[in-house]
Amino acid sequence: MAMVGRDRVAVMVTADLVILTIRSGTLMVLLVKRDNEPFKGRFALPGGFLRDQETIEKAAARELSEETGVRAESLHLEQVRLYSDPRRDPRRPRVLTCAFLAIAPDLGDPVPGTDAQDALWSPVDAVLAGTHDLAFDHDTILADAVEQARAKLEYSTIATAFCQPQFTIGELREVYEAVWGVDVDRPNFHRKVTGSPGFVVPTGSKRQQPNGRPATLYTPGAAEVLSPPMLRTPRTRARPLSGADA
Amino acid sequence: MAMVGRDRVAVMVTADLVILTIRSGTLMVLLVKRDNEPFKGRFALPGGFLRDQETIEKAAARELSEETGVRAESLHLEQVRLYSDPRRDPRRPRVLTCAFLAIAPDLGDPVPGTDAQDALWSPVDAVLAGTHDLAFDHDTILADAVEQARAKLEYSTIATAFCQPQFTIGELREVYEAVWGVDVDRPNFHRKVTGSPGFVVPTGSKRQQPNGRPATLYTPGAAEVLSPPMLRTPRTRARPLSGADA
DNA sequence: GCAAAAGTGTTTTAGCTACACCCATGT
DNA sequence: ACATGGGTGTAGCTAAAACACTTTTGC
Repeated sequence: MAMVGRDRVAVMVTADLVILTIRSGTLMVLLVKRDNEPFKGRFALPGGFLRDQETIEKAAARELSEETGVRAESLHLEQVRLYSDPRRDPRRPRVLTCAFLAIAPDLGDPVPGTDAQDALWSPVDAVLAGTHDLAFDHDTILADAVEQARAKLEYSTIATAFCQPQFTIGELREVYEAVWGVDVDRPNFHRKVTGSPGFVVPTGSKRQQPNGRPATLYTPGAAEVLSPPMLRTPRTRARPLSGADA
Repeated sequence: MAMVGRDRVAVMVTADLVILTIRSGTLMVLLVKRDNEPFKGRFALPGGFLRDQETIEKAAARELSEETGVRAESLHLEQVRLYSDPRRDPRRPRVLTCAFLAIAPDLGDPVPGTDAQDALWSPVDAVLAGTHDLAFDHDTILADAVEQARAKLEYSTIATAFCQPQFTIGELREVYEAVWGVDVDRPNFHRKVTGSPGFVVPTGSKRQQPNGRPATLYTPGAAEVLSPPMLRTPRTRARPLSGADA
């Protein structure tokens, strides 16, 4: 069945999703508890099989809206890479997976899909530390996707994808702090963001926080690249590992 | 045959290679003339099918050494992304392809592989302008891979992968000029490269050019990231489209 | 008034641009 | 001598880092 002839092998392909969000200042990833073999009962990234007449992006978008209940068009979705180790999945024919990075604002508690016993947001730091021992090669995929997200904050404007439709500069700064795990200088960040054309556009209205001066509200701008980039290298003192205790 | 059951489809997977090099100051890509259907007689990127018990990286490395005659370990090879449009290949079962970017020093004239009528280095600018109308979605793949290479020169040290084992700073500068298609200020480039720890390491010997003072020879350094990055944005006057006349 | 978060001003420094200049070699 | 490419010096600018300071709200 798996051999089609000559030196070619027929395979199945899945799209697996690393859906990141920020809840109470901590970078979180959506995990599901598997309800089927293999790895039944273990935590894994949400995902599903490629269907006939469908691109892998379409498959990823379908899974994303199933898992989050939100139209995928409104969320940021991009490929990470293809994972093809023959030992990554015991099933035959072989199953390759194309990993996707999805970035979402806080969506509230998830509802388990059809092929999952459970679905929950977990702190990325804790999962990367190995607390769950994810199914398949999903620990590797998660690490790669998180690194891709961290890198993209530097030279792109996707940080706004973690925010609600309207957000304050302070909330955007908390995105960088949660994803990078560092403190960012508040005054310099404010100038950098408001001074980068097309990063954010003010709505004109303000929002009152529990404390302090009301903050100007912004929406995402048209620019996708951030040049010059936001630097994560400088002497920003690292913060304690967040989320392991949340 | 293509349907395995439920909502899953069995597919074939290929690895297609964008092998870039620089010959006489021009960025070139390796193309093969197809000897089989579909697209028989049309130019395409070299590639081949994924085999049993093999990762897609292994398949790409195998094709790369077949096409270039060089051990793939010595060349830079990285994924671009998975291409999965159901119309990209007329064959059934569906054929998805994982594109790879390979960067090589000037290797001389290629020898056609088993499933190609011909193999040749073509100027990237000319191919991107549509002179060949490549098979499948290979025009898109080429454009994506070239953009990935251009971006990587900014924040990584892979430019050395275009050079011979020993090279001069002038040769490395010609890499940037050929890939980006811009003039780079010679004195500033020299300082930037030699002042970036781990980018290049001097061998101690020098090489005499046809003209001028002998140049110090360097080998690639251990660093892979270049921080701060090399900027391609500044007021570098664009050079005329190269290669269309080569 | 005080706490807290938003937002502005200012000094210093890193790193890049632009371009003048010197060096070492072949013809 | 002079052409050619390698390599250094330097003035000026941009933008970031660091941190002091002012503004606007709730209590």
